[in-house]
Amino acid sequence: MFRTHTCGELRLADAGKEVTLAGWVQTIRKFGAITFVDLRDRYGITQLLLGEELQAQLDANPLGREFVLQATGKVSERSNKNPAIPTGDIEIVLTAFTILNKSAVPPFTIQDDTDGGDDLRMKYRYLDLRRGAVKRNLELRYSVNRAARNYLHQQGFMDIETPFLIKSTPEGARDFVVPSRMNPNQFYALPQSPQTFKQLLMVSGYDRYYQIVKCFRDEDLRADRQPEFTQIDCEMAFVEQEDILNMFEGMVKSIFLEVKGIAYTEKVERTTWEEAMWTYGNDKPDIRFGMKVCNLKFPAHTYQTKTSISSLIDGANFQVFDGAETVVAIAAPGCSEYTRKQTDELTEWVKRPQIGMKGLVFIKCNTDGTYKSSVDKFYNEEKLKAIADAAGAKAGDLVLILAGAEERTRKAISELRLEMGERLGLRRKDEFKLLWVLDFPLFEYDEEGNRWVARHHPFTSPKPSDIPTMIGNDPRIADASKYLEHPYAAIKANAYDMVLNGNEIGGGSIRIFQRELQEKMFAALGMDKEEQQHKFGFLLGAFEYGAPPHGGIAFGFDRLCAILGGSESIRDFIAFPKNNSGRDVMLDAPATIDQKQLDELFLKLTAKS
RNA sequence: GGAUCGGUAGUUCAGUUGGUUAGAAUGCUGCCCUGUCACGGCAGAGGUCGCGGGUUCGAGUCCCGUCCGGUCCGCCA
Repeated sequence: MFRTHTCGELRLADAGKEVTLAGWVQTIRKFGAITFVDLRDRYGITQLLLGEELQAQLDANPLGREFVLQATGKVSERSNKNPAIPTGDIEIVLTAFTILNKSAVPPFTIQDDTDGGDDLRMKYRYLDLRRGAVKRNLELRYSVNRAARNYLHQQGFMDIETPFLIKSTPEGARDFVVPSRMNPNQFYALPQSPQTFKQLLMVSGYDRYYQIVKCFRDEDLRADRQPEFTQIDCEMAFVEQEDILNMFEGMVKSIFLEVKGIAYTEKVERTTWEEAMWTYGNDKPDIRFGMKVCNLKFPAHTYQTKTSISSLIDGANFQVFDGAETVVAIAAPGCSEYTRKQTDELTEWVKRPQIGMKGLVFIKCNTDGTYKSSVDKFYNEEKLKAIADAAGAKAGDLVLILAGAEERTRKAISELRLEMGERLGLRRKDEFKLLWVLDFPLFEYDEEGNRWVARHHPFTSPKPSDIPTMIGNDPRIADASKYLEHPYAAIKANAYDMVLNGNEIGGGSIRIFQRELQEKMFAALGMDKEEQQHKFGFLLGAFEYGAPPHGGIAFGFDRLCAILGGSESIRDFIAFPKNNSGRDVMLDAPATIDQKQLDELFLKLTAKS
């Protein structure tokens, strides 16, 4: 037997027991005739005491960091206890040890706060995974996985695997493709999601399906985006939107309870896409804090239900506001005392290329009731007060105003709001706030192709009230500059996103389940009958054989884990992640393949231009 | 596809307007140490300053190119 116990389980109550442990040497501390060794395994660290009688063996077989050790001895109470670790009351007074394997000196320290940089850690990921910090992330991932499975199982969902080698249907993201040896010059694609399969399963009657499944997208990466990632993929038949929202906010609450011990009892807040854009400039707002956007000026056709308050800023002959499509403001609480240096720094911040604004207007709402702004030339104190009041500013607040083109300015005010929230400590890592965003537009206009693209995906159903608009209108856009006036621009989808602390963690929709509407959808996206048949004939065919009403949702599993773990990056929650360029630096993949392999696949390489 | 920051000891980093022999911490090696747990003390080894070219009397430092990595924009149905 290699070991009787793990390195994490022995306590004072075990004192006197003869035990054998096995693990890795974390540290060695030598004091003349006695030597302390911290032995580490997955479960913890236990201190070993090697006395004088083992000195000769130790001299003959010196230990080093990360050596694999088997150690036998007696559990003893320590004279100096270490309250920092669970096994800190005891140590093992060794009678024998065996070096099971030596180790080279690791290139970085195997500690929670390692000295290794990201690149090095990825290259030696098998060493990085020994660190407690990464191990706890993978443990959290596993507990999220279990919590989701437990909940879905209890709710009668069935885990059904779907194929990884499928057909390329480049509708949204680029597909990863796999050449077929047995079918020369033909390619499989790896799934971007099991979307069509889960819909077919609904047609087949498996009315509650789920899968925690790898998906693949050949797009550029970010800190929170990997080319292969995991989704909690779910689908239900005989449901409407309300059923799905309830079912899956239940799942997320269940995960909170099991993984974080948080009882999220209140109803998850809901907002529409339009309201989110209006109030936060963002379709995945962080609602842990307020600082809501004040829309001083906006394009009427975009927010037809809203009333203009541009009279507050109009007529002052201030070109920046007068010439702007959109003028938006937020009130940063308690920032009226910002110095010139601080406001200049904020201005530089919004002028960075990622934000791309030309400048930033301030109104300081002083605690003595006076108002001071960077636009005093154009607005008197009374007008400044009116603007500040509209922005919800109180005495002591700083109003920040951006002006420019609608899309860019709205995005910028959203970024600025998040940045100010961050700086003011309003985005607490231990606070979790969920939000459903509903009623997304069904279509988005693609300027390059001058055509409609599906905002979610082409299987998303329109709101029932919008179906006549969709059926009754020609999707073609006569004048590209006036695409917003096309009836399709106003069609809302039966789609929903779940947002957690400003991150989209899940999204789904009620699907189209009638062939006729699905064909109309494909046609709206510019697919003729032939192309529809070629790409999605199987689905259209299935819809002819009694497809039930259905809908579903998919959660970004890696991202959910990262947020629950309080991290921005999903890489530390994936055992073997890829780097920014999609490379596995440990394997050094992707890599070239032999000519023989190429020949078998009938592939011929050309030089990169 | 684009922007931007970085690449100096095993590792994490510093390195002044371009100027003598490129430093610190940590790790590593050796010696000392019987109660440490970030042990301590003493000594030591360790560098093609990513790579190529240029400017200069002289380049880690300036310029051009290139490779690698981080972040972001585009992209991500």
